[in-house]
Amino acid sequence: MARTALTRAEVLEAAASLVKRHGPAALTMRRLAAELGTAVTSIYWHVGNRESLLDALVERTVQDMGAIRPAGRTPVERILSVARILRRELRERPHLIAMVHERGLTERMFLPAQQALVHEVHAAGLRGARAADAVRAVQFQIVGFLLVERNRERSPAQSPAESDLWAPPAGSAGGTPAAPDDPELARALARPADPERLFLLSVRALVQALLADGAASRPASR
Amino acid sequence: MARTALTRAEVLEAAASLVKRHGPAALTMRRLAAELGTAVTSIYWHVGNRESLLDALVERTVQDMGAIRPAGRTPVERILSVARILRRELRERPHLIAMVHERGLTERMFLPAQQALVHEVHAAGLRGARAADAVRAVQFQIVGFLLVERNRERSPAQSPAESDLWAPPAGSAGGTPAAPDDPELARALARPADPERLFLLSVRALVQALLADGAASRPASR
DNA sequence: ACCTGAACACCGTTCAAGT
DNA sequence: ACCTGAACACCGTTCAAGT
Repeated sequence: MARTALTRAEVLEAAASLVKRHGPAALTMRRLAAELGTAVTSIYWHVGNRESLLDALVERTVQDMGAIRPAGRTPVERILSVARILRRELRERPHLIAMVHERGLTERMFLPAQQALVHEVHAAGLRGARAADAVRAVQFQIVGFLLVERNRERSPAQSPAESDLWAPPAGSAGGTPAAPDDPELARALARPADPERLFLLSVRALVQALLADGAASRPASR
Repeated sequence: MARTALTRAEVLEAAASLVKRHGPAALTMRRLAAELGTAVTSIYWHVGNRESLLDALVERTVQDMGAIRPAGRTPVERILSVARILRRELRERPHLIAMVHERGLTERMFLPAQQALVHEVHAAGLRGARAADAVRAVQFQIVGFLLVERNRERSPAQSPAESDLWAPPAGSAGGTPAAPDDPELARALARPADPERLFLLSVRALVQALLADGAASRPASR
């Protein structure tokens, strides 16, 4: 028997906490009921079923991420700040973000960021369909990178890891890896990547290319 | 009773087929046993448990994707061909790819592509740590884009969709969307994206930026 | 309006027993 | 070496019944 009356908000809170503490797999209706000190079936009265519960949880996460306030003096700088903010917020909620992704709502979660990107791309001088392409390209790049990064963190031990592939063979002239004659490159690939650096480097390169393209195409002809 | 003796390969084949036909959720040990006409427990003898079965399935998928043969006359063209090949192969196996991702093996699946990328980046004149950065940036971009694209396809109906956000408001001067005064941009964002076009456009922009950076940095100083 | 326990149909996995 | 059924501990969900 629950001391105070059970509320929908209380259920969502407990569910979110369960996911945060023990991962998405731990969120079962029965464990949740035990956590709340109620019968399993009470939960059904408040949230319908497990599917709806997950939907509500995801919706909460999306709301939590809030609006984006870009910072910086140039459009490129401000777009980079948007990327950095998104990365930080995502990394604070790894489990919930995974759930958002599994439910196919990743795009929806990034709509506020899209608004910010539109503003910056416009400020950089891009217009029309070309501006829309730039916005979407950057958006896909940011979201995609974060998904890959999270995926990579979750499984640190991979059968043939990069480090195996690119580590120098036993003999100096050895050779399964199709590495060209560039030991420094091989060494760099054998080292673990620095995701933050790679992230900013990638976004900056893409943004610069897209904005330069647009600017160049305005004065000159097609 | 199975007519012929049950083999591990047979189990994997049936499991893959089940996933392909009815999605990952349909792959339960009991359904698989029914499909094969054996007792559930026989499967355990051949593959250990469900976890190992999934591992083996993922391994199979990774092997199936095979080596990458780039085509084209310039490094940029050849890198784009790698991207196109990866996209096509991934889209042929949507369910299995989702499983690969969930198990954190996306990176591993793209190792053959990494080898091809290293070759092309080298051919374009990049060396050392800078070449490694370029390889990883392109790799993350391709993989990330494909994950986002798949995610987007899986849930076509999103609460506030892009089309809602950017559609022209009722009155001509209306206004919740923070869209700058660029109706063509708004219209472009309200239309569904063309993923193939966006994919190639993005990869091309990033690759050109990365390769130009490298080339420019060789003759000039730091 | 809210909560309950019993019951149903499903899981993955273990184990002792068969051949 | 390979296969089996029975059993265990878990699921999500429904439903009739309580207050």
